Amino acid sequence: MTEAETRQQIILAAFKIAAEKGFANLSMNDLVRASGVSKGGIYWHFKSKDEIIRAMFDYVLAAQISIVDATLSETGSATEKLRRIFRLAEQAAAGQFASPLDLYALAAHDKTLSQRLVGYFDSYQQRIALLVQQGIDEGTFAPHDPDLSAMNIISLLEGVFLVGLSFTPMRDFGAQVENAVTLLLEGLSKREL
Amino acid sequence: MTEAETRQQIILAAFKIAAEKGFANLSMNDLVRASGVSKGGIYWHFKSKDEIIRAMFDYVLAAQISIVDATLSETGSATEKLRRIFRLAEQAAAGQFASPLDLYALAAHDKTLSQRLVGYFDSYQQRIALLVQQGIDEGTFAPHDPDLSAMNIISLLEGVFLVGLSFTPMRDFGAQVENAVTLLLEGLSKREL
DNA sequence: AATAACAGACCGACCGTTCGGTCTGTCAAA
DNA sequence: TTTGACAGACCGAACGGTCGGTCTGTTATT
Repeated sequence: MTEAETRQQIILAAFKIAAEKGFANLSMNDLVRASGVSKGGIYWHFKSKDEIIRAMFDYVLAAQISIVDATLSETGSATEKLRRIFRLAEQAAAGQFASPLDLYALAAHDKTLSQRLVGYFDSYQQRIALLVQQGIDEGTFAPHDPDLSAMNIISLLEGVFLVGLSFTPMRDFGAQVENAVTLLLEGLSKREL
Repeated sequence: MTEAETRQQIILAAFKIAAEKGFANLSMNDLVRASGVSKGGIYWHFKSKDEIIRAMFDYVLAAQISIVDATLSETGSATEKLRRIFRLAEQAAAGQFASPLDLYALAAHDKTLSQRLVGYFDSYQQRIALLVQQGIDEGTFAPHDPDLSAMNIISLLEGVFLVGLSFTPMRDFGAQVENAVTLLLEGLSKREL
């Protein structure tokens, strides 16, 4: 086992526990059981529990940004790309990881984590703003401030998943996502005069 | 001090701690210090920490619903009411309480809490759906499914605060809220043909 | 005297962290 | 080819501290 492999093994086990019991209830003893690595081994690779949390944080944020980047670099209209981003996030929500909600809650009371989160939202906003600008250039979006609009898009996206994941009945989460993105596109669109 | 007063005193102190350190780090010993009530006293009024959390949960959700109810019962167009709800929530976010974010995160891994949350979102959705129906009846909103639209409105509202509270720079949170509600109203509005 | 409403010392369980020791593999000297 | 020195990776018992919760004692009211 190389250094990187063991680290990844520990991190992945940590995500598994966090998905079940929440980040707040992630204990080192549980992590020992779930990862198959001993206490000492874990502390050989990470100098504290906080460092593990930070590593998980970075892992999730980087993954999210790279998903967005991949979508943006594809060909297609701004409208199509926006729909794609919402649908991808939908898949991610159904995936193995705990909701980002837990991470945000953690960051709310931790300075170093919230700094990372700010950096994340910054680059997220920049990327979506470019997309909005593309839509404006294509003539499909009304010429609103791309930065403000980008924040609204991100807010809606995050909100849909926050509510969707909390509101368990969720007869049809997919339909809700589609409806949200359609509402969004209506709001962004240029009106025929 | 009556029973109800002491209970409230404990709950309010708990909110104060939660706002500073998060719900996950709310300890009974801290609560003793902050509330001015001893361990024995607290456990006289609440049979466990979980019961305190549950009481806080209900407190926040009931407060939110009553704010929405008050706004809905006022006179005015659906458009005006929607703007008002967003602005009220903005004030609440600047208030003394911790972000609901923490509560949602807690509920995500606690069955009894998530049940309460589902009930909350249910009545929230019903109320907003009525508002959407009002807008449709007034002829300002396009005739979309009021229930789905209501969920989208709630999602955007929650998302705006989630992102707004996490994304600390927040040059101008008020402007962001205004922009969000405007985008929303554009999306909901009936198109001129 | 009886009881409601506390106060605060105290409890065992569990927390994150440390630390002495072990195991495996590498590599140079014999 | 064997041997011995060494290093990195890992183990798990143990530690101090904190956790939620309990217990006995006290006070004020009835």
